[in-house]
Amino acid sequence: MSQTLTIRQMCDTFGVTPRTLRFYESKELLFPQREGQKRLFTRSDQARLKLILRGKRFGFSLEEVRKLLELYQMNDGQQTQLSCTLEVARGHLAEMQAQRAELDEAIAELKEQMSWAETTLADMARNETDAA
Amino acid sequence: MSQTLTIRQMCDTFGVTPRTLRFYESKELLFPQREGQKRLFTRSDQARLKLILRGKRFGFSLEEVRKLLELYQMNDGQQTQLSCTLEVARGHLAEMQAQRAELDEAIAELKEQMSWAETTLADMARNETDAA
DNA sequence: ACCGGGGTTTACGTATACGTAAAGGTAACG
DNA sequence: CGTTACCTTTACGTATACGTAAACCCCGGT
Repeated sequence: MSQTLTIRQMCDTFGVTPRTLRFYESKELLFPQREGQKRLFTRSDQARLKLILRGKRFGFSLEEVRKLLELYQMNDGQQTQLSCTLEVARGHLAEMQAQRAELDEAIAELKEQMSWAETTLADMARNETDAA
Repeated sequence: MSQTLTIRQMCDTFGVTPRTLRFYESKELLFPQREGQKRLFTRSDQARLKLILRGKRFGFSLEEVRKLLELYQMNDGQQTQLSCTLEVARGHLAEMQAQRAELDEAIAELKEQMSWAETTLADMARNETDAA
């Protein structure tokens, strides 16, 4: 079935380089199967990559992301150290919620600065036309 | 006036190392004054450091943060390239809002995974007691 | 048989964001 | 005057997250 993607298809789909995918595999973030030499990225790999890229956008390190992936991995089998992993997840959840609150604050501040800048700009334009 | 802080006071206040502060100065993110050899970090430096650290938490690079700081800097004087800087700010605002939306989604997903994990854990505990 | 277009491994290179050690100035304390 | 405490500059080292080049295999087409 064509649920599995080649390395290039993965790259085109997710906007990453082959190097990145091989690097993630070496770091045990992805586990593509092999057809001979060639990597075949399963649905599971695709889902994981999505989470990896999202994690990165939030400033998580690959190592942190790897731990998060363990939680999602649980659905597909093992239940080892489930409660331990839950603890990690709780931490991440708290962190993300805090981050959200801070982000809201930052957005508000930035908006304020921008509106100041905009009115200032308008004032400058007004003075320009006054001078003319 | 003791509005200005020594390097160590800054470190204690913000939880960074002297190295970090000197590094930020070398990258033109901070502009401490000098009393002889020693750096004195003004109120302005303290405000900037706050923004730097927050930017970092959101995954912005120092170079990106530096551009954002230019906008805030505007309040204290120059109006050079104000509209250009506004464009940068607009970009950051959009990025942050998108990040917020994604963060909400991620939080929801993580919560779902966690509740699944919790019920699974409960089931396991039930089976344990059944066996006993 | 050859070649291009994919894929592979191995390995050195690079940017960012500092850590850390070396070597030294200065001011106060005993 | 020596030591301690704190600061300084200079400069090499390090972790992360890949980029990039070299050298190779393999498969389909002409």
